[in-house]
This record gives sequence, C-alpha cells and structure tokens, in this order.
Amino acid sequence: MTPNIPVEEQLAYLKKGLAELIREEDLRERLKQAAAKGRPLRVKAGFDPTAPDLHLGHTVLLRKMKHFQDMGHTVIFLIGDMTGLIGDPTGRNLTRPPMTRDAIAANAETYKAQVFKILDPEKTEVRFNSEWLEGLKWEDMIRLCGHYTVARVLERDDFSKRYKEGIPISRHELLYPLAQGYDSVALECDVEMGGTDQKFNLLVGRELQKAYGQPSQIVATVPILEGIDGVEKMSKSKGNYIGITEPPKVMFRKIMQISDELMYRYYELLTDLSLAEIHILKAGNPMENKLSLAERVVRDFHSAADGRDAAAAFDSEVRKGQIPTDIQTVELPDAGWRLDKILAKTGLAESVSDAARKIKAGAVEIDGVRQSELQIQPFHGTVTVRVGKRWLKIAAG
RNA sequence: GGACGGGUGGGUGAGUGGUUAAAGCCAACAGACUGUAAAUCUGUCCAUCCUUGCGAUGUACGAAGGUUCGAAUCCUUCCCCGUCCA
Repeated sequence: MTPNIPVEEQLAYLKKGLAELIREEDLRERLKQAAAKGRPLRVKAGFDPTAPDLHLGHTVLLRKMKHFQDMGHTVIFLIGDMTGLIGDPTGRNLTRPPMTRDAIAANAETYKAQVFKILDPEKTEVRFNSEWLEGLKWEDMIRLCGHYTVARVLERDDFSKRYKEGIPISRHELLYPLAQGYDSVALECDVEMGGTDQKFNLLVGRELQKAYGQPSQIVATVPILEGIDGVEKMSKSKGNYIGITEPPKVMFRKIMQISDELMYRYYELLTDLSLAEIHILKAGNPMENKLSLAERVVRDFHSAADGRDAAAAFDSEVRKGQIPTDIQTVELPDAGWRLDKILAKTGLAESVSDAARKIKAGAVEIDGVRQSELQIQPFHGTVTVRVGKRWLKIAAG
C-alpha cells in the first residue's frame, strides 16, 4: 500500500537528480490516481542478462528506483533475457550465443545479491522478458512491427550514425526498441526508467502502450555516470568501472584515482547529499573530500567497518608508503632463481617477457630492494615482492 | 543475381615486395612529480630462450593454398562486411 505521502512531496523527491522526466504533469496525475485508488505505481527498469556484474554506473539508476520504493511504489527489475539475444549494438558482429536457462537463472541470482544492496526486496518484482516475448507468434510479431516505422527506428542516434558511416546494422537490432517497448505493454508499466542513452527505447514504450490501448508510461531518465577516466561512460568493457562487489580496498583506491572534477560529479550521482551540500564541500579540502567520498561509497556496498578499514589501509599503504598488511603468500614456484620466471609463475606478471620488461622498468622490488637483474640470489624463508602496486610474499621451500 | 570497395596488433589507423614485430594516436603498464588525483615528463607495450644483447628463435596483418631469395603487400580459392544496381 502507498503510504500517505502528499503527491507534491513525492514528486519533489522523485524528481531530484533526474536528467529528464517525460512528462512531469503525467507523473503528478499518475501519482494522484495511485493515491486515490491505493494502487502503487509500477516502475520498470531493464537490465542485460549477460552482465550481472553491476558497477557504480548502474547504481545511479538503482538509487532512483529505490526512491520510488521509498514512496511506496513497486519496482520491476526486469532481466532482458530475450532482448539480450539481440546483443550489444556497439560490439562486433558476433552473434550472442543463446544463454541456457541455467545460466540465466544463475545470473539472476547474482543480480539479486547485488541489487538488493540498494533496492528493497519486499517492493521489488524480478521478472524476465522471455515470460511474454517467448510466446509471441509470427502474427503477434507482425502486428507489433506494424506499430512502428523503419524511419522512426532509424531516428535513433546510434542507428542513424552507424547507417551513415556504413557500419553494419542487422535487422534484429531494429527489433530491440520494439521488444523493450512491448515489455512495458506486457507489464502495464506506469513508469519506465533508464539512463539518458535509453531515452529512445523508453519513448517507444509510450507509443506502443498507446497502440495497445494503455495509457503511456512516464519516462524518467537518470544521468550517465562517467567512468574513472572521467571521459567515457562507465562500462565494464572499457575497464573504467568500479564494480559494486569489488573488495573495499580496490573500490577505495579507484575512487581516489578520479580527478577532482569528477569527484563532485560522483558526489552528486552516488550519494544522497543535496546539491547545496556539495556546493559547500567544494570550498573545502579536495583531498579530504575525496577520502570521504571513497569511504562513503565503500560503506554503501560493504559496511561502515570496511569503509574505515579501507581508509586506514589507504592512509598507511599509499600515503605513508608502508607495506600492506594483507599480502598473500605463495610457495616459490619451481622456476629456478630466474626472477622473470618467478614473477610470471606467481601471476605478478602476465608472461616471462612482461616480467622482464617490468624488471627493466624498475617496477620490481624484493624486500624493498629494487631489482635490475633477472638472475637472483637464492633465499631462504619468505620474501616480500612488489611489482608496481601489487604485492606478494613468496616462500622458499 | 550484377558492379565496385574493404577486412592490419586491446581500440583506432598507416603501410602495396626487402632494417616492418609492423608508423602515429588512444587505452594499458611501469618510473618521476604529486594530494599514489588530474595534468605533465620518461620508458614499455606478441611469445619463448639465454650468454640481457639495440641478441637469438618462433608466431602475427580474415582463412587456406601459391609465386618469389624474400609478402601484410602479388596470384588463386574460400569466409566476412559495406556501397550502388536489380
């Protein structure tokens, strides 16, 4: 049931941090109806089944979904197992192999474990779009396609760009927006959310719902979070992401790596601080602010204790240059006393060649002594090896 | 079905018979500097071997063959992609 929160108050809360809301009037109206009938709104957001590793970029959206839950509404976490077959438009022409039921189920579990760090499980429906898409017959498909023109699909920015540049577009990709729109029809969504890059697809949902005799959903987009490089959007394939299941220390360090400018953007999109509060922060010490952001993020996805520990570790290891306390120990592999081979075998370097390069570059230390030779003196007991920012204890047998 | 054009290293993208393991740029990785931020500068960026050398060997420019002392570069076949015409 919807708690009795005044509509205007809900609206203000939900609007905060949105990139765009189409249309505000409609949402107000819908909220009123919901309140009058005691029926929570159905708010959908779709996710790709092949990438269950969520990163901070996804959490911008999840946070907003949570806000709808806070207002008593129902959130539908939709896993696009059918649309996932269509694949990533920016990728090569590799057709995605159909996922097995088991794989999809496993991914779903992984998703749940992650999203419920933010979402309230009680107010979340987890659904799969194969539930309705799988059963569509040719006739249904034809009717569905009949509701949308090719020209309109090609209006989508990335399609038109690819088309102009002669980059292949396969026919099935054009189905993606329709399928996603149909999801809204099947679920009778009141609101659909997504990143700003999803705007086109979200709008298709509005049109299709109309075509199927339903009121058009409200579309709410959230800003796209830049990756830690500060340039491209955060994405796993670009390697500029911070995964929400990454260990506290890694998470912390990655945040410390971002530029000062990006830091405030992260404050805006990844914390509940108001714009006014962030504005005040900007007058303060950037280093302190960044440390505090890093700790805050770690706390959100791990625990307060983890946040403190990560902060302490950063302070001692990075700022004071002390040796980490949690270095793993491995047995000395059977590689003779050639340092390059030892590094390769223990995974400190990608290959023997890579190890040799790193040694030459002066990135390798044993017990604090920089190494420049491949051949090392035999040692007894355990030594501490550093390669760049990676540490490992190696125990001689 | 026809006529053209194209497929190069993680990504872009040069290179049309010979210091080309393949320019430049981006990413990445190290080092310096710093707030281990960013920016900047420097170096590295296929693998293996050792005698660590501007060393040797192997592998690499869609795939398979062929021509040549020598091919990413020429020829043949195949695969894939785009454009135009039907």
